[in-house]
Amino acid sequence: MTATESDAAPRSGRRATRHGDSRRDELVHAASELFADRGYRDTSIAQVAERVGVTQQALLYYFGSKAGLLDAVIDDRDGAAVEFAEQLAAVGGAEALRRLPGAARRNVADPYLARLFAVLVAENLSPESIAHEHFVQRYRHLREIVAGLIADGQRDGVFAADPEPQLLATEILATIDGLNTQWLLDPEVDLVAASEQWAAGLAERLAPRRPTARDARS
Amino acid sequence: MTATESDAAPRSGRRATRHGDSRRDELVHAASELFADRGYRDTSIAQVAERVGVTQQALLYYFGSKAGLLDAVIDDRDGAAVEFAEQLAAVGGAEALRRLPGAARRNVADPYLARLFAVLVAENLSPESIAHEHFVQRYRHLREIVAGLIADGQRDGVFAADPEPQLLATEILATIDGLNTQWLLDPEVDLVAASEQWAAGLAERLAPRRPTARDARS
DNA sequence: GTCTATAGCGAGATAGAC
DNA sequence: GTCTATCTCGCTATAGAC
Repeated sequence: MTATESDAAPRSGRRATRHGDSRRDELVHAASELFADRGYRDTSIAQVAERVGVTQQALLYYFGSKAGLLDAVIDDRDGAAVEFAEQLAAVGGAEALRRLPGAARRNVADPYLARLFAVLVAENLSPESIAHEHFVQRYRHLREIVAGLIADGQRDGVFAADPEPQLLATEILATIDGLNTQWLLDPEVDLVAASEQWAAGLAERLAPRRPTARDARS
Repeated sequence: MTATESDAAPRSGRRATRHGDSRRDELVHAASELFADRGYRDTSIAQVAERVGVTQQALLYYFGSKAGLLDAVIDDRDGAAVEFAEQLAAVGGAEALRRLPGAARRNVADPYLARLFAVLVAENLSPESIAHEHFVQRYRHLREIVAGLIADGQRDGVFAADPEPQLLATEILATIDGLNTQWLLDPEVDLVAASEQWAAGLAERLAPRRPTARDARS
């Protein structure tokens, strides 16, 4: 039993940190909050460690490097958006559109996740940046899900046929992100009201031009 | 002639730097490019100075501090968006909507300004950040201009009456910003096509419901 | 106006004790 | 696992010569 690869040290961000480790989780959580507030680059690992009540070196024991900490934060906190998009896609049709402002309402109730990803995306626009590839893939994935939702609706005749799904998916994600950004910058912006009006307009735009496949109601 | 306030030193970012000073302009320009690429916080004033071929201390002679340099960059480079919005407002009506994708085409031709402000806005979301107030005011101003354009069109009967102008203005700026962000992150995103489809949908949404004020054509 | 020199700080990371 | 100590580096800013 040489100490070359002790079983105690979780070297990288591999293991999913879903609450249980205590210390490591506390550090990921503290880092998420500080990154959301001041960005990755402007946060020191010492500040993160201090918030949990340990030293910087203890933090490095868990994550190896500052970049490792970022990986762990992204692993742990990202995915909410993808899950939400997948939920909508599962529901489908006009009901999915009706649920869009729900994301806004959740953001207002808990702004920190929205802030975290707004900040991290901007910090990783450049291809050399540390998490660039992650966010590129994340958006491609989200666009695929939303485009699929639209294409399905068009195939079923519950959505108008003319908008190109990929472009509309890009536009939908853009509007959500852009509204969040303005509201994060300036709390005077009424995120929920803007989201609701937007979603209503989108529903109108996607309404089939002629009664192609009306439900039993009318 | 004591040297207490020599006439040579432009202390702060007061004077509009519209090309003429040479050195100072070169520094502002170099800083803009580096800030766009890596953000304000990740750029050192030494890197900016090096690009122009002077030392960091020469740069500080002009701007006093790194924050002073940021002020100068914002003074010099911001305003393009406001000018564009004012142009659209001056044109008004459906023609203004038709010109919206022009911004996208200009961004694709010269991505650096879009990148600069995407990065700077994200770095200044937090109220404590150095240029936070500037960007809050900038967006409020832009929203006012766009909301005015919409309200004018509604008053004249060339736009549908139901969208609330302030909320729609927020949504329009959000979509523009969000599309830019996705495209900056991933060049595979077709910014121009997405903008054109979006603008077409917006025009449809704003078309008056009944032929209130049709032109002589039809 | 631009330089050299340097102060002074805070960062990330490593070594090794306990 | 967490600590103390320390290395090394890069940063902003100041002082003062030319």
